[in-house]
Amino acid sequence: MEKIYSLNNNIININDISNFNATHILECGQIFRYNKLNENCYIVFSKNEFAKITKINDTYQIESSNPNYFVNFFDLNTNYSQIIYKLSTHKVLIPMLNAASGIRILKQDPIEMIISFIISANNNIKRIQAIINRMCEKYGKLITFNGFSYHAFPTLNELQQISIEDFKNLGAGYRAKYLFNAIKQLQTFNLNEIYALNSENASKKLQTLSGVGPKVCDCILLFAFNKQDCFPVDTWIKKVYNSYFSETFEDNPAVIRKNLVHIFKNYSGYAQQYLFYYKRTLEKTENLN
DNA sequence: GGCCAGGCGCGGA
DNA sequence: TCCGCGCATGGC
Repeated sequence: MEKIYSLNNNIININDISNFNATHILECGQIFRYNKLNENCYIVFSKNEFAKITKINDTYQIESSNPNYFVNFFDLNTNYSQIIYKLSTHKVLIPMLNAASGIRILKQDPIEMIISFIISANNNIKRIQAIINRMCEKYGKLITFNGFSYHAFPTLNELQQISIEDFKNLGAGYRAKYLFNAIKQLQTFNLNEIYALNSENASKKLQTLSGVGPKVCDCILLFAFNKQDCFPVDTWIKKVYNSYFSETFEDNPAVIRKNLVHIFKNYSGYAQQYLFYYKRTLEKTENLN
């Protein structure tokens, strides 16, 4: 397989964009910290890093002070042609693959994913983004690069300074105590161990954290630990399942997850993102055609 | 104005 | 083990 990118100082050049679409990668719901500057330009934030992504004709430029971080972040060394081929053998996915082509599963920071998805529970994406942004602005380090200033995601030490009242003031609501307790647990939690565990054991360990149940756990495993056999089931996936995968109404997320993982196996994570994004964002406009 | 959102923890059967 | 309930807040 040929590399889809080349490195030149601070810039990653994506010269094959058949499996890279910045809009779909960033807006499909896997990441909460990004800014859209215009149709062709996004700023993406992760941990204490950021990158500017610009579409230029049939290429993308990703500019950052730490390009190697973003080669890994955007999973640029994985062959997505083969993944898309596998997904396309499932006829039900064809409309999603066409409408949302070029999604990649990001490799994000574990702490950032744990905190972000505890906040996500029974919440909507706009509010989740607002809470996380307020948290970063208040508790994350101010970083300046090339005249551009932004706030990093708070480190574990910085998170430890935030009280339950503080989290409530950020708008976290009843999740404030979950966040506070999880951060306390993380002080003595070996996150590196999760990478080596299989998904089932990794899941058991992560779900010992306060505020981390089956769905939040699947998101953390998928977006931070690259566990592709995980299938987060939220209210949108329930709708998807009952529209496309079942004759009778099913409400039990564990049953839905089991059946979908049985279908998509090691490609569950990729299939899930296409289904979630399509149902939540694209389906209505698609049907107008 | 009421329903809903990338659900979880808890108590009771 | 499973089920039903309460929960903060604001988008729409």
